Amino acid sequence: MTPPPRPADALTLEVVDLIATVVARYHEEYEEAAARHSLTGAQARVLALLAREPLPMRKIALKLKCEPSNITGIVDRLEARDLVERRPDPDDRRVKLAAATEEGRRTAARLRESLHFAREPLAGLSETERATLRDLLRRMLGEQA
Amino acid sequence: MTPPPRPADALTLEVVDLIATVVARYHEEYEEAAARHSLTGAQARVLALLAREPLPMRKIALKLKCEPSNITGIVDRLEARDLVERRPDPDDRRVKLAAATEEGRRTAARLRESLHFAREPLAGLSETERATLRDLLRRMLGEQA
DNA sequence: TATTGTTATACTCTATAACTATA
DNA sequence: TATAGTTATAGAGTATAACAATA
Repeated sequence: MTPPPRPADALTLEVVDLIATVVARYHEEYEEAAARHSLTGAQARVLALLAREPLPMRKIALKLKCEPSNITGIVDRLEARDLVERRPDPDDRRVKLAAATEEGRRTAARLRESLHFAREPLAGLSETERATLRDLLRRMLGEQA
Repeated sequence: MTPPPRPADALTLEVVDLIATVVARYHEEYEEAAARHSLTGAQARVLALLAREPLPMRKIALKLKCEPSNITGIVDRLEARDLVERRPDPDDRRVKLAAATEEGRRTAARLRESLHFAREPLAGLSETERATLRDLLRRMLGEQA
């Protein structure tokens, strides 16, 4: 199950460290952006998801990798602010589809636009460099899929 | 304060998306690794910090970017498991230095080793490619510092 | 007076288990 | 009987405000 430990060279460790920094910065900015809209990180993630398409409660839990029971409360709070609504699923009466309201979609859009991280610093790289970065990240991620 | 919105090209958005994926994967794995040692993410981060050097409670809060009052509970729980201890600061009797115990340092080391993310997938890149990735990430991060 | 750590409080997120209404 | 969503519960993280000890 666990891959065998492998001695990492200095270069690899440096890249791992840089990635850890990117992760920390990204998270900070995401939480701050959510807070500017009086949303928690979890609420912002659910809203961003529902702004794309309505989803059954259970699927939201799968995407967020948490227990379905947690989604109830998060959607409750978004619904109380009219950012999200629950609809019946015509095909299965057990299912409730959570969907972003018009206002919810507007909030999600503003939130997305306020996420400058990675976009601003990326502007300092040339197009060729951005393409190189894209290819390297793709290969990094692709091998795990 | 807020930088002016800038229309992002498709390439930039793709890179931003890849970075978001990296962030999600990294976080997942970090939480899982912490859970394998019966630690929460926050506890693991504090322990990793203290495994390097003892720190005043207040400095831990600064590094984690949270309120100092929260650190009390996190260190309490680490201390209850003998992974961390509180020591007086000889120079300022108001200050308490939190320090990892021998067992705490061992746990932190095992935790660090179990973080395969970014290390394993990086193995698929050549040394030249890893160096290129390092330089691009450095430039991305450096411009914000 | 200001600072350090703590306590008290309230809210949110999280997992677990039990419940309901459907299928 | 299995599944979707919910409720109840308990533990943990978080911010805010107020406090004691020390500077």
